[in-house]
This record gives sequence, C-alpha cells and structure tokens, in this order.
Amino acid sequence: MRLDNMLLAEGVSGPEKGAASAAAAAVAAAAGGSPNDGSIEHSDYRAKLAQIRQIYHSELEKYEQACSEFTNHVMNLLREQSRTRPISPKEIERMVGIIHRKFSSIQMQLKQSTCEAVMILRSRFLDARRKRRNFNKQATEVLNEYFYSHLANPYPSEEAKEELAKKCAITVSQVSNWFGNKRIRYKKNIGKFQEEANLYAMKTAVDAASVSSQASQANSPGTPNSGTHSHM
DNA sequence: TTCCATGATTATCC
DNA sequence: GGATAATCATGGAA
Repeated sequence: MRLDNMLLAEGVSGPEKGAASAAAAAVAAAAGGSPNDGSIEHSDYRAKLAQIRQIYHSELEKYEQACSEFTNHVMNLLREQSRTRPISPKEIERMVGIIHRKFSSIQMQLKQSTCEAVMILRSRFLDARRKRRNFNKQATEVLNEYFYSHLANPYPSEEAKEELAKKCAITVSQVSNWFGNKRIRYKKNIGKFQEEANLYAMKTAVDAASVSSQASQANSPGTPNSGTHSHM
C-alpha cells in the first residue's frame, strides 16, 4: 500500500544501486535544488540511506525465512496430526493463510519503522535550515531598500516579489521569507533598526535627488513612486 | 566558544 | 493562500 510506494520512491525497496542516487537526486530537486552544493553531504546521505536499505532487506529476508520455516513446521505438525484425525486441505490452507497474514503484519511494522528512519534521515540532511547561507550584500541591500522605502506598507505584490527575486538572484519564496522575517523583527524592535532605517532613507533620498537632477528640475518631495521596471 | 544575526520551517490565524 | 509569531539551526563576529 502506501508504505510500499514510499519505500520504493525512496529507493529502499526496489532495484539495487542507482535507485538510491536517483532518489537522492529527486529529493534534492524537491528540496529546492541549490545548483552547486555539497556532494559530500549527498554521498553521506546516500551512505546512510544504503545502510537503512541494507538493514531493511536483511530483516525482510529474515522474516521471510522465519515465515517459511514456521509454515513448514506447522505443516509437519498437521501431517502428524492427520494420522490421528482427518485434516482437510482447506484447513491446511487456512492455517497457512493465518501464518502469512501474521508475518505480513510484522513486515508492515518493519516497513513502517524503515519509513520513519528514512523520513528522519531526510529531514536531518535536507532541511534547508541546516545549510542556510546568508544572502550576498547586494541582495540584502536591494531588499532593505525596498523595505524601508515602503515602510508604511512593506508588502510587495507578487510582481514586486518576482522582480526583487530576479534582482537578488534568489527565489520568490526566499523574498517572502525575507519580508516576513523583516516585518516581524522590525516591528518587535523598531529602535534597533532605526539606524538602518535612516541609512536607507538617506540612500533612497540621494538616489531620488540624483535621478531628478538628471531628469530635469521639476520635482515634488513626496512622490510615492519609484518606478523601475526592467523587463528582461 | 559564545552570542547575536539571519534564513527557513512550523503552527496558527484570518 | 498569505501573514504573523515562535522556533529552529547555522553563519560569523567577538
């Protein structure tokens, strides 16, 4: 059922090697796919996955063996009993069925715990928090410029987010994260950010001044507009 | 090593 | 579905 599918998808069950790396690659892609990062971490991940896989298979084999041994045992018992009382093939069949069901429920548990192990491994290795990199200086500058020049309403539209993402070479969700963090942290401690706020206010003021002086002379101090639309 | 900054995730709310 | 608040986990300066 579901567990089987999951184990298959993770490359734990299913064909030998290769599946593991395919799963790792798929997982990396799902995790957001940084273009050029830790092959070391991935090989580590693969090694751990292979370990889980090996344990899973050896346990599975053990269970299968135990199952067939036990079945044989029961069959022998029944055969012995058949000397003293009549035993129908139906009864034997039913017994075998019961045994198999019992063992498959044990296997289910094995699958479940294997799934859990894989999930833990995944979260340990692929949780993005574990490989956080600060954005580069220029990116934070761009984001801060936007934030402080829209301090009254620091909620960039979807298009604005896309543009910021492009400018900063990050994803739109990273932009959203950044603004989410910034808003809450700013609100919590406005004092701490005062200096930064002044800095960026000045910067945008200088920008505006240079732009307006470059354009012409007619300007009003409160133009709520910084239309920089660069489509590529 | 410690401590703060920071990006990401999670739970919860609307 | 996006925003907020709390929290996690790491980077990097002190």
